[in-house]
Amino acid sequence: MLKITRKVEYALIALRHIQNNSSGTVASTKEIATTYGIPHQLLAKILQQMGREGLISAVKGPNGGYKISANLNEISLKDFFEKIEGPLGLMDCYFNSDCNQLKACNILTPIQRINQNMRDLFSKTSLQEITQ
Amino acid sequence: MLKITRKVEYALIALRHIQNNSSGTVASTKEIATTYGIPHQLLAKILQQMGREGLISAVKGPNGGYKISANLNEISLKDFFEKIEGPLGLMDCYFNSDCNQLKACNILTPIQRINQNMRDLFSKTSLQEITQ
DNA sequence: TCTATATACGATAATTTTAGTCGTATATAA
DNA sequence: TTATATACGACTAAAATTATCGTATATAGA
Repeated sequence: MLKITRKVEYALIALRHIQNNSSGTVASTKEIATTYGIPHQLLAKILQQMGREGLISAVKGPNGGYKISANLNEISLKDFFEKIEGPLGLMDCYFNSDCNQLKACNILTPIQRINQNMRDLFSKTSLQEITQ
Repeated sequence: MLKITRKVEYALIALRHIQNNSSGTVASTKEIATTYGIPHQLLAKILQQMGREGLISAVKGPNGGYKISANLNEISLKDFFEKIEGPLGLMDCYFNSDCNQLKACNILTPIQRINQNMRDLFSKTSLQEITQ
């Protein structure tokens, strides 16, 4: 409960690795996968997604790989989580209101408050604070 | 990702219902289950667990049910979550260090910091703030 | 004392989510 | 032309969550 997924974990590890790479060169999927023991194909898909989200950009072909293409200081952890995993909330009812199972939920209001606190926490933390 | 489980959700709903019950009487599993559309047997197990944890106490037999037996003001949401779902952390490596898959995790330190922030958030919120 | 109703609880099944793999296409440096 | 790298949809496997089953025990009330 209240865990980040491996997908996000791998994404963060990769971002940090790419950022710390010696300047001028790019970091390949293979290099990152073998360094941290991450399944290659899985990491590839995650890097591709981060590419589509504008966080990194790819160089194709031999000696190819990825480099950072966004200012990680301007992106909050909340935005990053939502780019990678979609809407962020303690309960689905935060963004999906078709909760007919619980006819008369008696904890909606207080949960929304806690939820907002959690979103605020991740909003005030930048990606850079993890990758620097 | 970063969701609470239904188990915790049901537990909170039940706690609030029991607390708001007219004084002198107890609230039964059946009453709570039908009110909120929660599977009866599942709720029963959750209430039993909360009983074992000392949060509520049971009255057996016809007209039986549960009443609050702890001071919910003195119990943090973090402690409650851990009573119901076990150790609370963004990643397993927070409390389980046999992470040999990621040989050289490069985000451990920053993740631990974020993790502590999240634990602090739930530590400074009391159960009473949700059930009152 | 008998019966209906309620909690107690381990075992198991179903479902959903997460994690990982496969196959194929495209780009490019050497 | 070949080896190596990204791109990506479809699929499979594994793990976690959610729910059910069966049986035992307690007790209020007829």
